[in-house]
This record gives sequence, C-alpha cells and structure tokens, in this order.
Amino acid sequence: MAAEGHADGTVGKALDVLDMVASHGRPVRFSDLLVQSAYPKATLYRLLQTLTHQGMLTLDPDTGTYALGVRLVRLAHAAWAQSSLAPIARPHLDELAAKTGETIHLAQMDQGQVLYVDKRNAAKPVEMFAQAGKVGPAYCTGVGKAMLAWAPPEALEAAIARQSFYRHTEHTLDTPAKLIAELQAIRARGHAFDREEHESGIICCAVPILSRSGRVMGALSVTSTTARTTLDALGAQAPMIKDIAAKIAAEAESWRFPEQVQGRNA
Amino acid sequence: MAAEGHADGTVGKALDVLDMVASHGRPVRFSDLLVQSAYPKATLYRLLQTLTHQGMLTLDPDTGTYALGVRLVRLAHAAWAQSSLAPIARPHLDELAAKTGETIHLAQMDQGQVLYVDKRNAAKPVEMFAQAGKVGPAYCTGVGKAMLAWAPPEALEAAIARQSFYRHTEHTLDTPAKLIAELQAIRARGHAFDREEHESGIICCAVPILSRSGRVMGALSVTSTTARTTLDALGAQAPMIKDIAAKIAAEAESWRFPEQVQGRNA
DNA sequence: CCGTCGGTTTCACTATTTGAAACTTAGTCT
DNA sequence: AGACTAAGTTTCAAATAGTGAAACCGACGG
Repeated sequence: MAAEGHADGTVGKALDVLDMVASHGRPVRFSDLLVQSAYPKATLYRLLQTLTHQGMLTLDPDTGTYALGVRLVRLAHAAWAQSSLAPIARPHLDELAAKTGETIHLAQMDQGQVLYVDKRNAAKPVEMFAQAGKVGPAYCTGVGKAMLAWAPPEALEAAIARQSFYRHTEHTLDTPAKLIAELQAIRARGHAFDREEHESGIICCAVPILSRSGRVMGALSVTSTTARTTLDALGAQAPMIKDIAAKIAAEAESWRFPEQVQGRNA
Repeated sequence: MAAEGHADGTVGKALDVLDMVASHGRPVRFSDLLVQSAYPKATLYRLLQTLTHQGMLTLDPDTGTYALGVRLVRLAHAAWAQSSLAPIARPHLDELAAKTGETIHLAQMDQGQVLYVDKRNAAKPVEMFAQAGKVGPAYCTGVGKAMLAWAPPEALEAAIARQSFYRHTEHTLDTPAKLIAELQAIRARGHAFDREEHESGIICCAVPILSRSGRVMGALSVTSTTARTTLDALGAQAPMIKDIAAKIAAEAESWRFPEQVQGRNA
C-alpha cells in the first residue's frame, strides 16, 4: 500500500525501495521486500545491489538483511543544514521557548505530511535527532493546518488526497470539507489552532512561515495542555509567534539570495 | 575531478548529483552544477527534475536554486535509528561522559571517512544534528585509526587509497607506511591514541566497537586537551572505555544489528 | 531591436533496464 | 541418503528508459 505515487524512472524505483527499507523499523530480508514490492525478483535484486553498492543501504553478510546506510546520515546532515529552516531558526526558537516556557515546534511539509525539523521541549533538554526527522499528520496538527492554509490550490489538493482523516479525538476534523472550511478560517485569522484534534488535552497555536512572495516555507507552533492554559491565552501569543516567524522568514530569504554562491566543492 | 567512484547506472548518477548538491553549502543554480558535473545539460536537467519530483531535492521557484529536500531528513531519521549504533549507545555515552567529564565521540566508517553518529560535548549541551552526520578524516583521528586497525585487509586498502594524508600538525602520520605501522601498534595495544595528529593540543583515546565475529561496527573515543590531561592518563581510562564499547557491541548484536558492509562487491 | 545567457524541450540513437525462467546453494522432510 | 523446498543469484532477448546535440524560449542588458 506504499502507493508511493508514480515512480518515474529507475531512480524513482530505487528511492521507493529505500523508503520501503526505511518503513520497516529493522533490517529486512530480501524476501520480505519482495513480497511487498510490486517489482519482480530480479529487478528488486538489482535495485538493492545498486543501492548497497552506493552506500545508501548496508547488507549484513551474516544475516543477509538490508538496512539504511550511513551515507544517508551524512546527506541528511547537509540537508538539514542547507535546506531546512532549522539552522536559521535556532536562536529564534530558543527565544520563543524562553518567552513562553512551552514546547516549540518547527515544521516543514514533506509529501503531504508534516515533518518536524526542530523542537524545543518544555521539560527535557533537546533531543534533536530523536525528534527532528519525525513526521506527523497535516490535517490535525497546528503546523500542518497552518501550512495547508497557505498552500497553493494544487498542492493543497494533492496534500488532501494524502490525508487519512483518521479520527484521533472527538475534535478531529475528519473530512476534507471540514478541513477546507477550517483552512479558510485560519487564513482569515492569520494563525491556526489545534483544538485537541490530534491528542486529547494538547492544544497549540501555529503560524505559517511565509516567504516574501507568499510561499509557505514552514510553520512554527507553541504547544501546551488544556491543564496549563487555554486556547485564548495561546491565541494572545499569536502576534509574538507571528513576529518570530516573520524574522525567520526574512533571514531565510536573505540567506538564500547571496549573489555569490561560494566555493565550488569542498 | 573528484571522481566519485564509478557511477553504476542511472541511480548512481542521480545519487552523484545529490552529493554534488550536498557538497555546496547552499542552494545551487542549475548552471553551477552543470559546470562541475561531467553530465551534459539535458541529462543533468532530467536528473535534477527526477530528484526534485521525488522530494530528494527542492527547487526554489523564486531563485531557481536547488537544495537537498526534506525527504532526506526523514530518511536519515530512519537511517540513524535503525542502522547506526547511536540509539543503542546513547545511555552508554551518557555514562562515559559523566564518568570522564570529557568529550565523547561515537563514529562509524563511511566510504573511508569517519562519520560521527553521536557525541557528548564536555562543555555545551548536546547539539545533535549539528554534530551527528559530520565527517572527518580516518588517518589522523582516534576513532578513524581504531576502526582501520581492525578493518579487513581489503577494506583497509580501499580506505587508505581514499586518505589525503594531509599534514594537519607536526604529529600527523602523513604516509601510508607510517599509518600501517601505527595500526599494528594499535592492534597490539588494544586502543588507539590521537597524539595531536589532527589538531594541536587535542588528544584522544579510542577503542573499536567489535562484533563477536570480529567485524568493526564503529569506534568510541574520549577526547581531551594537553592542557587538561596527558596521553598516559587517557590511556589509563582505556579499560573502562573498552568495557563500554563491549557493552554497546553486545547490545547491538542482540538487537540483530546489521554490521558495516566491508568490501565492495565486484 | 538585437544578442546573450540561463533554462527547457525535442528527437533520433543506444545503452540500460527488464523480468521470466533457469540455476545455485542451503536447509528440511521422509 | 535422496528429493523436495525456500531463498538468493544469474542469464538473455526484448523493450524501455536514458542520452545528448541541437533547437528553442524568455528574460535581461545594451
């Protein structure tokens, strides 16, 4: 059911296999992959061999199992550093965390899902890798809705098609229609709320991070619990959150426009 | 000219492009990539398009620049969780950090280079993503030498061919011969030292993390400065470090952790 | 208005990928 | 033992997907 869309070309298939390996929590056998992949034996075999040879997968010669390779960790480091908002946003998240004392999330959109790229936890110290890289649903989280609300129509449509609309709580918006109505309200209001839609007792206020041209770059949220605060109180913080989001956007944009792309490789 | 190995098939080329984008610290233009890639315009264009379509790259429509995509961050999260020693080693690193009060490194080998998968910093709080994923040279770091010392001959040869042997300090082992002699001594001694070979004033003691079958899974090191301690004092800690490395190895193995691939197949 | 510079598309040519089927180990059952 | 079976590896003709020189387009700058 991976239904990872239209695998364009060999590369698409290879990446599909990569996802397949990733989706299992543990090393997988060739045959395990074979049953769930649409590809015939020989094809899958060659794909795995190529990926292994490339260091994207590692093959344990003893158990004959495949796992994601360390090359991915290296690539991801670069990805996180260069293409996510995290490094730029870092000091702003610290500031926001200090001011609110609440949990802060910085997220971006990845194939219709919310991907958390950074986080400040109210209680525990930062556990970056353990949190960054996690994904969540878009239709029932503050950051997800904030990003969807400002997404271009065709992206929104594609995203909606990928939502499960599983009813996590009694407040979950469990149909596309409800969600679309909500997005409209969010646009009008300027920020999104999570009204215990994902987890009971958990509420949040989220704002989009928009580029000057109005493109959604990510979202920023302050999360709390109904025990500790109310939606209204959170909403009162919206201007400040929005302000910080704007700062992040501005910096991100000026960081991306350096006339001179420095250094050829290395 | 860096000759990123022999790109096998289209997939290899695509991954090559990915590395190329990663190697620049920032978003790159099509034309920047074109000049440094061996591929002709149309080919590179199609490759970029496929990767972008797949979410491995993102194309900023405003500036027309490519950057690594967030899908990589997601994949890496899985890679880190499933194929690196980090999650298993975490509590042990904490313990070692507490006992020594020094900087701790956990590393694995990636294409002849040292890849740091986790770290405990003596001074500052953990900055995971900023550190994990970083690469370093193998021939002049404690963890690097520890892993090379127990590497199978064929892998060692391949790794040596990839070292630059740049003379970082006056203590750097700057020839294969010197390195090989040192590796022998390390094997005999059971642990490796970094005698200010990479950075002046920085010393460390590293041990390999070996599977029961003797394969190198990674390495663990305690780093300090000449101002604070001596090699002998660090060496005295070796048994304890080794003990912790053994615990990590045992747990990793019982978790059916797939070990590093060694050689490349034909 | 013309020339140039990025970037995108075309299209005949070819190399790569495909996948059914045959083959090889390494276990297992009788 | 021998003869099955499961899991992984290899073959090879057919077909598909990738190639890249060159043409094309649109946005500058003069």
